[in-house]
Amino acid sequence: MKTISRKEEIIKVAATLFKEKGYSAVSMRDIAAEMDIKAASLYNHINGKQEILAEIILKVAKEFTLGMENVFAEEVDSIEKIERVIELHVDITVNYSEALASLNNDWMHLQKTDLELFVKMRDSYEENFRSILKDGILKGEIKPNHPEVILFSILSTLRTLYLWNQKRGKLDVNILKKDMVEVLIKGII
Amino acid sequence: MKTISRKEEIIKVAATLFKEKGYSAVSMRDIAAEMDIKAASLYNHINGKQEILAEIILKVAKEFTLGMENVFAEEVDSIEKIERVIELHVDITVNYSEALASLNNDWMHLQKTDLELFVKMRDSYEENFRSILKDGILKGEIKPNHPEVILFSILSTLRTLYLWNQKRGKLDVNILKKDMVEVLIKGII
DNA sequence: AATTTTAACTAACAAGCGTTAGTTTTGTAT
DNA sequence: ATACAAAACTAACGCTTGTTAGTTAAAATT
Repeated sequence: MKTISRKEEIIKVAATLFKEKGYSAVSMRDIAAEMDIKAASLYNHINGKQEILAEIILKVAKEFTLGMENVFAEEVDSIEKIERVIELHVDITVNYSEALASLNNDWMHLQKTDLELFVKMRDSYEENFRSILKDGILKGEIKPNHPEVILFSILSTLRTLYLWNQKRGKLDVNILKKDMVEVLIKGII
Repeated sequence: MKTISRKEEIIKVAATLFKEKGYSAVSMRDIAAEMDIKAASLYNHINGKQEILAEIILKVAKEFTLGMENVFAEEVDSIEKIERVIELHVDITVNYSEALASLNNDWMHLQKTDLELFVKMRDSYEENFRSILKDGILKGEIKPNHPEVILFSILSTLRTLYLWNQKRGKLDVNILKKDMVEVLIKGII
């Protein structure tokens, strides 16, 4: 039975507010009000607003980076790897749906050190993905379009999944994975 | 020979800053500094910060909504309509690349009246797109996946195009259109 | 040359910001 | 009951925010 600490509670509330209005438009007083306490009381649990943002973003960023490294190392063909990446995104989206808004839209407000770490992880993630695609094209498993166009197309869809998953009533995860694989890989024709 | 008014200049500078840091993180003093004037001087040309945001977003939103209505009315099959939609997005992205960041990320900071107008236009746009897809499935031109999944997948990619178009050195517009059509409609296999 | 318009300026406002210091309440363990 | 720690509180700080008022310099029009 995992009890959620006060700090984790603050981060969760903050993530929800950040998702609605963005990091810069949410004040410490907003977060406190949502928890029915005063802004100053937040500082018993966290060191500042920046720390909240960093915790939200870096936790999920690490999941993506590590998950991609695992997929990359698997000994399956490129199409199957792409399927695993899609599944990775669906899983993370379901489990951290609030955090993904900050990761997508507010990463540039991280302070220097955290920002550098984030960019490094993001680049590593994209480079692994690019590698999978290039390899697939080389082996004839993927049609020889510009890998950059394919990368961008798939990644855009996966990154925006969090926006869409709330709109549709909780669709079954496995069906969602299957549909995404179908549409992204085989096209719509 | 179209000369750009001072007001248009402010809006253009603001759009660039909004793209980098988001509406809420950009101050009137930031915008003024970028133009080498004082913040108070901005008010000789515009009524306030909100007005700048509304001008940036609504102008592009209207282009999308009208463009989609035109495509919808064309007498071609569904696949060709989707191709036209993709071309519409590429064209608007090339012409208004700064504004698209605000449209995607800061629309919720519009004031009530403008917000309602925006949401109405966005809903109309999506409903037309959905119609095209459902019609295509009905006529057997599109594989019978959930139309909502297809809609979301294509739209995510098109909406994020502005982020990617700057990263890649100015790729030829027609090649970009062709690649997008290929990948989004026919898939990668 | 005189007048009007445009667009900049300085100075200031009230409100809100993140954060700190010091204090009081609350709950737990002795 | 007493002592201690956790977590709330009030009050305030220096700074930034969007915006207004009043003024001045330059440019355009008469």
